[in-house]
Amino acid sequence: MAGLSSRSAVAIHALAMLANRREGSLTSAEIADSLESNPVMVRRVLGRLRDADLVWSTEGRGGGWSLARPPRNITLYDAYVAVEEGRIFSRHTRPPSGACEVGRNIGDLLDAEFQSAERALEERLDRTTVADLLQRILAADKEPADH
Amino acid sequence: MAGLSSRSAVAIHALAMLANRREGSLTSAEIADSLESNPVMVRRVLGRLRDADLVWSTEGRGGGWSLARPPRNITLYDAYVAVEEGRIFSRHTRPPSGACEVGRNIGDLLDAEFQSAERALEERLDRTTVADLLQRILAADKEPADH
DNA sequence: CAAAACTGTAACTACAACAATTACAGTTCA
DNA sequence: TGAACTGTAATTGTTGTAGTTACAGTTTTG
Repeated sequence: MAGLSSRSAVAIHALAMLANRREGSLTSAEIADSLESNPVMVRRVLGRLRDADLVWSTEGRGGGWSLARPPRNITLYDAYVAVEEGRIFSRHTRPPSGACEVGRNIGDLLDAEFQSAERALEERLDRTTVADLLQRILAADKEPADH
Repeated sequence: MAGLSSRSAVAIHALAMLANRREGSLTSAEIADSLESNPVMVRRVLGRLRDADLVWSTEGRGGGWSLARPPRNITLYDAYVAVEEGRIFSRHTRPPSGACEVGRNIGDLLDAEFQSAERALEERLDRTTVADLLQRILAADKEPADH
């Protein structure tokens, strides 16, 4: 448990590509190419984004993936919460001893602290939209390579 | 990678117990009892806290663990950074394709977003001291059980 | 209609981090 | 000397993830 999965990175990368594509769609193979990864992994992550109504997919020949909302209305938090599950901090693996003054009461209080910290992280993620990110990506692409 | 280890919870629990003990010391066995865990795991976590100068230990008979600073000067962030390693978010497992406008540039920008979110979490953790937490633990212990 | 190009998933392997435990060497004190 | 500690190596079982192959189902195109 050294951290979260790389699904957030995959999801945000894919959302940025879809936003850059404007009206069209992209296949899982095209997205996997950019990620230097595998179409199946991409479909698994994008399947979660679809469950969260961030993208939609069409099957069959000519099918692929598109944004379900304008990139201005999709935040990094939306992607994060769609693909990562549950909490960042692990709580006590077993309930502490009721015989100890600290053990009896720390559970709920520590949980509140951890939740509060996790919420701070989420609020920061929620302040950046996919449109913001794409704009910066395209700006960086126009700069000289050695800068 | 469903999240961080439970070492933060163990560390903070132990720090609260040591703060509650005021001047004395506690053995890893006593702390493990409260955690319903194992003395070896406790010594491993507290070893990291010692490396970060949050606690110190004495060997031999009558030995044990004590705070190295007043609990007012130890924050949950101090514990977190001492026992958890590295980053919360996993980045791209392989560098994205340089052939893609997005792939060429998303690495650094996404890293900055993730770092910023992680910093928000850390700043929230840094606002609670071990003394704060212990005070609330002791207050909760005085309340009626069904409340 | 048949082939091609997609998505949607199941199944499998490999790997790394973690929790948990046993074992034991070294240290200190009574 | 023996009891009570810390410090740490070694081991085991579990879990989540990354990565891959395989293939069934869907849709468009020639």
